Amino acid sequence: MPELAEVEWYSREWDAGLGRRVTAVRVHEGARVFRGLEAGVLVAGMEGRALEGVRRHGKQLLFGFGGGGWLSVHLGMTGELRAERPDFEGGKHDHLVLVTADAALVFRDPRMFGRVGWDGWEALPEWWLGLPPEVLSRGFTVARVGEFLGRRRGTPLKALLLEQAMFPGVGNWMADEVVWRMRVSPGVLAGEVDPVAVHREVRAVARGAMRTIGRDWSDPPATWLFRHRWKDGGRCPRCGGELVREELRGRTACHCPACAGKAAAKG
DNA sequence: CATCATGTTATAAT
DNA sequence: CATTATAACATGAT
Repeated sequence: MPELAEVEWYSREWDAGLGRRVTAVRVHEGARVFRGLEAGVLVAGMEGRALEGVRRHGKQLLFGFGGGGWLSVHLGMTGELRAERPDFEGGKHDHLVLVTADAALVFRDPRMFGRVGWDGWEALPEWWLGLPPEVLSRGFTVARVGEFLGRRRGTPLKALLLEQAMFPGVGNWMADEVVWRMRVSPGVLAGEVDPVAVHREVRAVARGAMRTIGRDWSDPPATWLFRHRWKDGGRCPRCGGELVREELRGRTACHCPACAGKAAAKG
């Protein structure tokens, strides 16, 4: 599930442990999500230490611990963070559990496309500092978008929107939402679209998602494609036309051909 | 049983 | 070399 706002919402689950000392760390050692990272490193880094801070950047999460050290988490396709009771017995897919006095902080990921990492220094990890500007930050500019679209002018717009190096946090549903708001087809080439519109709609979708899903897991309004895109047979909330779901670059792309057809040829 | 899934990434192909 | 397409990853829901 998790895209920008879903990741934000999950990250808040672990707020239950903020300022609390981790009394025990339980790890499914060898699970794919750890990518070879040894359980001992995680235990040594977090046991007896306090969770001091929670940060999100795009779909990336970083948890800072007292004494220096950062737990990084990517939720992949099916990852979630939950807060359970302190006596919670981890289930089959609960690959990492941090126990505190008030809550057990759980990382769960059935499909295991997610990732857990550890950086054992006081300073923020280099890779974190090198992440591109968030789409809702001032550093995310029309100029950046325009340069990117120009360099990749022959690539379908939908595919570019999924690139985390330019649009951190955007995932499949958000990309469809942006394409739909622009009234174009997912396959339209990057060189054919207006960077101002891409910039504007990416930000609008991100902001709206953060205000609903990111805040309380509520759905965006029914006027959004979001509410209609998940199954065959959906109808466009703007024109009532039949939505089309088709595969593009290995992912499902849902769009409204009628709206795309009415779009201005290009600017 | 067959199909599909809100993400990344290694590898092959162009 | 740069870009793009494809397969793979592992499991659960429909």
